[in-house]
Amino acid sequence: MSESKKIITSGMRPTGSLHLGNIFGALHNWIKLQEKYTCFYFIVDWHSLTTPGFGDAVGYENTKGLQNNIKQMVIDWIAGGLDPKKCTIFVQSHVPEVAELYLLLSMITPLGWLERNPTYREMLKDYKIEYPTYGLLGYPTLQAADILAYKGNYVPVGKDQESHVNLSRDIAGRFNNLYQKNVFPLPEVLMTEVPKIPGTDDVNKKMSKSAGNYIALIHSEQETLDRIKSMFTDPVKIRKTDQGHPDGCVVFAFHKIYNQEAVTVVRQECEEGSRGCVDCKMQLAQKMNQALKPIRDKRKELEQQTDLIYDILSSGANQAQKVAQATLSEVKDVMNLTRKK
RNA sequence: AGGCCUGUAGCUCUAACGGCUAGAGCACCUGACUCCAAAUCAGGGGGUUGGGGGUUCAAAUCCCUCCAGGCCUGCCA
Repeated sequence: MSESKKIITSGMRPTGSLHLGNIFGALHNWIKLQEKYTCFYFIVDWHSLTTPGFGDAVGYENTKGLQNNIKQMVIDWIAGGLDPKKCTIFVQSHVPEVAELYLLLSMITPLGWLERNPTYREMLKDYKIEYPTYGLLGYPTLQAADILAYKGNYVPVGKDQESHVNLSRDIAGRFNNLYQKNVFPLPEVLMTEVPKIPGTDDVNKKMSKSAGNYIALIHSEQETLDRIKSMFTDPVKIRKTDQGHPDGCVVFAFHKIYNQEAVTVVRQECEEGSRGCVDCKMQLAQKMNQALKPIRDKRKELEQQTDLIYDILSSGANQAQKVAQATLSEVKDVMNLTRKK
């Protein structure tokens, strides 16, 4: 591990097989970053317990699908191009030092910071959480522990997570200040341009597992086709020959991603009424399935190699744990918590 | 630990005094219409009314008990 390399930390909630939103929103970025940085990528299983599960999703009251979700997600990370030789891949809870760091950080995290946290408030509103738990309020502190345990410099996250990283920086700064030691680097958001991936039902909505408007790597080509067929299109284009408005059309949004070379033609044909939505969808399905095929083939292969997957997670956890242990002992040192014997 | 409140379809709720096969909206699925999707129309699935016991000819409704959750008070830290 070279000293000069900056450290990246980032996590994903264990929601199972990746969908296109995850892939373009995060994974592609992660893959690029693993080349230049020391990267810690982990599955945040603890974070998935901060809320109740919605429907059959994982939450604190329903952890049934947790292990399978973790497995499917790691398979997709690797099938998609994360290389365990280039980055450290593991499960958050496999490094218990993070929990201890979380505890210590919680002692110095002002309650007001957490209560004021806009993401927390949105969470309560958007997910209609009537009875928030202690764990949910403390989410940013846990995230801070995730970053700081590995002394992360940069955190590649979306705009919605920006305030959390800012909180992590505040907590790190407060710790350094209180104990007059520069234990933690101050983590920064690494903003990157990511294409917005709409849901299959609405260009203005995000693709998400809970909304059910997604296409995942685990889906078959047929399933993908079915989901493309059900995509929302221009409501004023009733007949095949009507002039369409591609900018409000989900199918077109995906042509921009999977059919880049033909996108101007697609737009023109749609606008002038020489292209029907059915043809347009069929073409998209063909392009998308073609693009996803190598990853899907790889994921099928990996699914047969459970040992390999668990070995990757296990050696990832070992590597991460070493780093976290070193950080923690430093932390305990400055807080005078180190055992004499 | 005590007091009070809540529990009915995936979600929000209705079902007077105990009384017909526990209903509706949204969501979901199917069909019709559409190049498709959406919208619209038609149809459909879905419930041991939180569990158990009791009273009664008859319980979602009344009683007991347990479970889960919430609010308040107390106690401890």
